[in-house]
Amino acid sequence: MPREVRERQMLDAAVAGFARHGYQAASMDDIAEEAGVSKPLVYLYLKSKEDLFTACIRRERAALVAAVRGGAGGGEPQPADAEQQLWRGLCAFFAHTAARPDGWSVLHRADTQGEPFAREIAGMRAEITELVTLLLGRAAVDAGCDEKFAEREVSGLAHAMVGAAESLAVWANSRTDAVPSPKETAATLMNFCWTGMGQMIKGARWSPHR
Amino acid sequence: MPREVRERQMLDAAVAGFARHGYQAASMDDIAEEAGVSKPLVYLYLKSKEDLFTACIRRERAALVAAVRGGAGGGEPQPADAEQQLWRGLCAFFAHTAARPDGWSVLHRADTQGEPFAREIAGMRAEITELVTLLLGRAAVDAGCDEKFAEREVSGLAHAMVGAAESLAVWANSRTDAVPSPKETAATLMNFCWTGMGQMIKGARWSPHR
Amino acid sequence: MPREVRERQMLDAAVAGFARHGYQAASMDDIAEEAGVSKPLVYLYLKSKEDLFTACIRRERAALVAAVRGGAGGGEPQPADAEQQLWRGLCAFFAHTAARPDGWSVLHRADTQGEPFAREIAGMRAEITELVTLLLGRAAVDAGCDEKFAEREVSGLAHAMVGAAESLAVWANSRTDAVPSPKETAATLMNFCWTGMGQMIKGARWSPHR
Amino acid sequence: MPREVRERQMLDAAVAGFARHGYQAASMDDIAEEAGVSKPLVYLYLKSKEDLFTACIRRERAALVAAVRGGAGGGEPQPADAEQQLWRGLCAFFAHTAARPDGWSVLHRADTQGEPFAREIAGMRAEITELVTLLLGRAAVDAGCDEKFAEREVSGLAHAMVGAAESLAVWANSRTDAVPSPKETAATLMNFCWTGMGQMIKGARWSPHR
DNA sequence: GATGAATGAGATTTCATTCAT
DNA sequence: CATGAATGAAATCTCATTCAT
Repeated sequence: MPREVRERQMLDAAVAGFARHGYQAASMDDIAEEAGVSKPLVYLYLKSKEDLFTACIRRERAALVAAVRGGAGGGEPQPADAEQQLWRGLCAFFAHTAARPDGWSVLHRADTQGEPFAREIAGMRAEITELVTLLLGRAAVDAGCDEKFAEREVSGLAHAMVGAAESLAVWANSRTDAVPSPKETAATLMNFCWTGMGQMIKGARWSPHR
Repeated sequence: MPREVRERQMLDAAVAGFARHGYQAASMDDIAEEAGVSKPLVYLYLKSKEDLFTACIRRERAALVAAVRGGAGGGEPQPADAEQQLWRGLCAFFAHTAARPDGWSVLHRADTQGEPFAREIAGMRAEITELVTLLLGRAAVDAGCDEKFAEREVSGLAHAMVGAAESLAVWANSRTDAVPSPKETAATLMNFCWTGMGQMIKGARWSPHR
Repeated sequence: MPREVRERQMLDAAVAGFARHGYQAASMDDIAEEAGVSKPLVYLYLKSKEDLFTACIRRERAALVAAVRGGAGGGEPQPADAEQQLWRGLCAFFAHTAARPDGWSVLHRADTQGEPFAREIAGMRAEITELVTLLLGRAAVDAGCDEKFAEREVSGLAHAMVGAAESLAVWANSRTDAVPSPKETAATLMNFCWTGMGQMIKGARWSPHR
Repeated sequence: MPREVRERQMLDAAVAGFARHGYQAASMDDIAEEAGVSKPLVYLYLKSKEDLFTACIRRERAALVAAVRGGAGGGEPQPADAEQQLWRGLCAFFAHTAARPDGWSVLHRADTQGEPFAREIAGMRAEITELVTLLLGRAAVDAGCDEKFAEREVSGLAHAMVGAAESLAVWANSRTDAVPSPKETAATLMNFCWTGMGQMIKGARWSPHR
């Protein structure tokens, strides 16, 4: 059996294990058994538990980012405006996290598992935030507004948006009854924030004093 | 030294340890040492690692919920409307999470540490969501709108809002440069979502087709 | 409260605890709690766990030996012959072990708990064996037989008898249905061995070759 | 080194350790060291201390029962009557307990080490008691006696006999001077009880009044 | 006389990791 | 290429025992 296939089997088993039990609680024994190979082989191919987890994160991160990028940038016909791109990106995000719950769980949990992994997740977030920032900029142009958001504001908004999306993904995945469709979830988020963003693009700011 | 004092010392040390390393990676040895006591005493007072972590969660949860409730409901003069209450609640939330970063980290991490702990966090989220839901309802009335949100929509919105707030709190805490003040962070979130909520209260809904 | 009373309470609690859980598994915490006193007091009065267990053994040993001696030697009218004495001694033995099951359990278990305790039990067995040997000697005389058992034979017989009695005591105590009365148990043992002894006194010996 | 060999080494070391110190006082560290392996290997093969002790009991129990059964049932020429079978069984019993003192010690001690183990010993005793009961029944027939013992009487007698044998085995093993041969010990027991049994088979019963 | 507070030492058990074949 | 066999290190937890008051 070629190495690539074996390696994918191991990663599949590892993703499943880490998703179910978390990084620390998942044992290399169980992962090797689930992959149908012996433990030394796992070590031969993937060096250590930390490297194995990192490989899982990288694979799932790449898959998720590709899905979101594909959703936002592709499609037929080519999306006309930034709003549509954001909408499609969100749909792709929720569709992907729903289709690969274990992968999403690994990414979600990796955030709280200490330094080497949190950095990887931070990188992923930066990728997505960059994409969102780009779209917001284009949306401002679309709205005939040449006044750009201050960097600082955009950063905060993007984090809020990504945070909200993450929360909704977990929440949607964990529902046992009436699981909402990815589009429904995406619409909830658009309802929640798009109008506010539109107002900000126009230069309006919320202020506590009235 | 009286029991209560010792117990607080232990909880302080445990919160610090769990915040830094997570539940599994934090060792009872280290916690005991940081608390300045011997391990058996920790076990005598707090029964087990699981119970110790639960005690940490409960204490920090209670403190956080009290802070938010106090922020939203109190103040002089009594806040006139729901918008102000939400604003003050958010300020209190970000102020608290900034003032007690370890406590917040424990709560944030507990969510991904398996069954007994996730339930506790779910309970906390439910408490806060309930409060937010109440405020949104009153905001709708304030806006002269007798049409209530559908239950399902509110649930999604509240989750998105809480998720966004959580993300922002982590993000604000993790910045090393130019840490935003709690009020700035709260303003970011209000900007992000309040206008959209206002539109929804008026019955408007975002839709992908234009 | 006078020291003697306190000390008896402790011994009572200890006997109960050791009987239920064995020497190692019984904890000083539990014993102190059951006795209704604090742990340091137990240590003040009884020095250590080993000493406490030894004290339990000594007390129960003394009570059991006194009961057997009293049964064999006393009564009204004074028993006429050794057979009657043996019979009464056995009755007293089984009555005592049935009346104080915890005490008997402590003695029975002490035999398998390592050096310092096994010696104490060996001492008790020696006391009882001596008594039995005496009675057998008198029985031989009663039977008009001046030929004495060889020392070696008596030692073996006495051990067999005591072993059989111990086994029967445990067995009788552990029955949940149809608990036999002490007299029934004693009669079983007399049936079992007295005739054989009688034959031996007369000089007969069993031999494998017919 | 193949698994089976290692496993036997471990059981040997465990039997020795448990025999010397008892179940609780024997430590897994010491057992592993005596077996010449590391602790994790012991756990890998034998799961837990409880399982290890149980495995020891089972092995020694099987060996002892096989020895007794073989002694009672085999031999050349085929033993003619029940008396000879009992005699040979006893010889085999005392020979086995003398040849494997540690194994016998483990079995003897297991009886007082709490529920899961006591049950195992009870099972062993039941096996042997059943065998003895069978032989007694056949002995009654051999003696031309069609009157059977009452169930209850037999049960008591068998317990007394097994108890006596156990005691004698311990006693014989613990002698430092003049260790009696298995046959001598067996003869002691036959002398002690066989005549009495013979009388009972004939219907005679001992009674306290005369 | 009596105890609340505290601990040193050691128990069982698990896990990531590596040879020898 | 692949694995059965093996372990160093460390985790959680318990217990007999002692001060300071």
